[in-house]
Amino acid sequence: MKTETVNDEKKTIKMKNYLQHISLDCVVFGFHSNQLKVLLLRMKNTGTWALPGGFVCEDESIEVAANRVLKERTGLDEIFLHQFNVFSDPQRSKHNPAVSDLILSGQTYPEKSWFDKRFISVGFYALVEFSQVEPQPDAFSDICEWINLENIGNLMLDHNHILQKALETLRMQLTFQPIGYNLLPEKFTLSELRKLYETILGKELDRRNFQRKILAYDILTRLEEVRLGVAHKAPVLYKFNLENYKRALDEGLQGRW
Amino acid sequence: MKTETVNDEKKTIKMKNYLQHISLDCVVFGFHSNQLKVLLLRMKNTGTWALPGGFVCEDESIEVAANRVLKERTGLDEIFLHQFNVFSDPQRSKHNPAVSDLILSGQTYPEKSWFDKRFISVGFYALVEFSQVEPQPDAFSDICEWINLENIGNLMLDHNHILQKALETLRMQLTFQPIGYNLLPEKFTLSELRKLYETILGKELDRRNFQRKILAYDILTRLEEVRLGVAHKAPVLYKFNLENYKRALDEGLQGRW
DNA sequence: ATTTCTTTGTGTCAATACGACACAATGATA
DNA sequence: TATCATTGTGTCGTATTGACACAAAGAAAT
Repeated sequence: MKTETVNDEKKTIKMKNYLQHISLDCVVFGFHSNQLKVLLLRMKNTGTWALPGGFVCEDESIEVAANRVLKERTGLDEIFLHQFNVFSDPQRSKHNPAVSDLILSGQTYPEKSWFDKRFISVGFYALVEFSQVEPQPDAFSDICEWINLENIGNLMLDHNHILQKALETLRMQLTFQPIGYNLLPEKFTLSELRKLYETILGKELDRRNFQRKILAYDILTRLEEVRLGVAHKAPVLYKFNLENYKRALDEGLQGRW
Repeated sequence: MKTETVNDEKKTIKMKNYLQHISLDCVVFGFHSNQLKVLLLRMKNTGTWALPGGFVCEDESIEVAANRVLKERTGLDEIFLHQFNVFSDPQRSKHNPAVSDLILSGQTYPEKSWFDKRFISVGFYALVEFSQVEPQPDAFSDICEWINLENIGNLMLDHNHILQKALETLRMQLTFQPIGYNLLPEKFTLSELRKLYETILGKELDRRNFQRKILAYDILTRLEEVRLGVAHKAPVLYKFNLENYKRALDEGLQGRW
């Protein structure tokens, strides 16, 4: 197992097993109480919040490395995970304190120089079911938790920029691919799905038109079951029709020439 | 100037100025005689065809590096250039002969070991105006030329895979962004634009419906000029309305929720 | 010079999709 | 038992789309 414990005496060797100059950062989106949340880490020494990230082992593809990182931070395997951009501004480590200062400040580890290298980072975004995640800090952070999108302040390095790009990508994806399977529990109401769309897009949608359009995609299965215990009329529950959902992922939803 | 001449005695030093493990590959699309073409290099020692590519200097972003590479191969600056995917399969250099064998075979350069490293490659696709390109081979190739998409055979390493992904991205981009400004000459007919779309999408489009739809986007300016000298009725020439074109690039064309 | 031919420019029409909005049904709450 | 907010369903006018018709025009054939 590849832990990154700072006090691990074998770490120097392990650092050498990572590819130099290359890192990855993950924007993990979750949805809970009608709010879009992002999984963040608070760095031990500076208190700065940061995106979960990591490095690439010599025998890993970058996708495998991202899955490993997310498994460590969320406990989840087989996450919906897409690379969306490479961040390679030579100054990206220099707008803010260098990584080595942030994560190793006041300490003199042999790998300080390793962290001082310039890193080109591959950005991934992940969609996960909020309730299934068990946030785990890494060796350099003391807290790992969900932060509401609107409450996110200054992040480490260029992580605000990375987050912004991830959101743009997610919004674009929304216009030609179905979304929700990885963000909602198995059973959900159309209002919950609509609020997910509204939250990602940052604007309100007409309830009735949304219903008509999303049903027309034929990616939902209506259940013989309603959600009880909520105020007012009990809404019907739906689940995704996986077969059609995946077909829609492949074929796209609209805008064909 | 950063040449890569094999016989350049300063090259060993220059190689050290590149970031290790990181490369980039460009899929350069051009359009001529109603055919989509890709700029390819023929490697000197093996005769294998390959995508133009290069490495990243210590002070460059990957975008700047890609622009530099394309400037060297095409003579063009300010090219439409988008990164679309990172290729990082640890085996990507091993399905085919290693890079060092391909480009340095039979020779013993000190940098052979450098090429034997594992590379993670960032894929870019570029759209350029065919007639403005002056293809230039690099230090490791003897030919640089346009190859019709349908005539492209086995490429070096995983370059076929990279090309395939670039095409998919291009096709997807077509559904929500205008295209053509970087691929057609300044003045063009609607038929030429339509054939560009048909070529990229690999299917025929209804001439009249295409015309109606593309004109509705309001990204074209009709000129008081026709193309003479072609068979049959002289078609009206159009050019792109840059202001509206760029707005459409930003806002997207359709499929909004 | 005249006719032919093929492509272009414009338009029609029905089917479908979309945005804005109305109203009855229903389950929790008062 | 009445109230109330939310849900399920539907309407209507407009815009968009796909399939197709036809006349105009310039090159090519005669």
